[in-house]
Amino acid sequence: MAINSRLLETNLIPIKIFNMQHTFESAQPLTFYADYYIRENMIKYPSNGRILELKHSGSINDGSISAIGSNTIYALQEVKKRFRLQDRMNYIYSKIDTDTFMSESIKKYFGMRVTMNDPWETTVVFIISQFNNVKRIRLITKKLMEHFGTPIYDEHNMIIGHNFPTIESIAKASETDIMSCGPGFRGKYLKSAAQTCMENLDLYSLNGKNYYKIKDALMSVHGIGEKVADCIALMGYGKTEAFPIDRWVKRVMERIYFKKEQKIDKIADFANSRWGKYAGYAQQYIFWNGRSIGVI
DNA sequence: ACCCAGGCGGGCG
DNA sequence: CGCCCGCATGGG
Repeated sequence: MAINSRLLETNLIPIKIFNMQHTFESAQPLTFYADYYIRENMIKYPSNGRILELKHSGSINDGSISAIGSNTIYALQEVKKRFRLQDRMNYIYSKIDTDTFMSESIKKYFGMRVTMNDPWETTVVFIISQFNNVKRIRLITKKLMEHFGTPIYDEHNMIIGHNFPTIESIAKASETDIMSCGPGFRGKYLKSAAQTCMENLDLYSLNGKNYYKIKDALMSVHGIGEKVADCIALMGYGKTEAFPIDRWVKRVMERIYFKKEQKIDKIADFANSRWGKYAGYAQQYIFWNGRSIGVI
C-alpha cells in the first residue's frame, strides 16, 4: 500500500529486464497497432478509450515506465498486465536457456517480453496475420481501426486516434467495408469470427480456463487453426505453455533441433517436453531470432 | 517479372 | 486420416 501510493505520486512503474523496442517490434499485437518512438523509447497506443503514452527509462536490467499525461492509476494496471510484470524473467530464462541457440537468442533480444493483450484484439490481428507479412498486417489493422474504431479526442476535441474495433462493429459491417481495409481473403474470416463471438462464443468467458479448453474453443471459429489459436492463447490469455508454430519457427526447429524436415505435431511435442510451461517464451525468442538471421 | 509473407479450409485419395 | 492446393495483396 505504501509502495503503491508512492508509485502513484511519482508516476513511475519499476520494471526489471525489459527492452521496449524488442517487445514492440517482435510481431506481437502491439506491433500491429501501436506507434513506437525510438528516440524517446516511447510507445503510444489506444487502450480502453484513451491514448496511452508510455516511456521506458533507465536501463534494461533496472528501469521504469512512466505514463505521460494520462490517468496514472489506469496506466499502472495496464502496464502491469500488458508487460506481464509478474514474470520473473531470470527464472524464465533459466528454464528456456537449454542450448546454444537459445542462449544466443536470449542474449540478442534480452528483455523482450511476451505481452498480454485483449483476446478479441489478439484474435483479429492473428487472423489477419495468416499467409501475410508484418508490414501488411500493421497496415490492415490500422485501416480497420480508422474505419471501424470509435474516435478518441483530446481536451481540445481533436481526434488523436481510434479505438480498436469492437466485436459488434465487425460483425455487422458490410463485406465491402471490410474489404476496403485490404484484408483480402481473410476478410470473410474476420466477419464470421466476429459473428461467432457475438452469438456462440464469449471470448471473455474463456479467461481462467485451461490452455486446452481455450485452444479448442478458439479453433471452433472458422478461420482460426492451430497456429492462430496458439498465438491467441499465448498473447491474449497468457497461456505461456502455448507454442505457436509458424513457417519461421518450423524452419528453425528443423534446422537446429531435428536436422531434417519434421511434422508440426512432432515439433510441438518436442517443444512441450523441452520448455514446458514456458514454451511460449521460448517460441518468441526462436521466432524473432530465427527470422532476423533468415534461419541460417 | 518473380518471390514471399507469424495459415487456413476444402477437396481428394 | 494425410496431403495438396488456392487464396488477395503489397513490398523487395
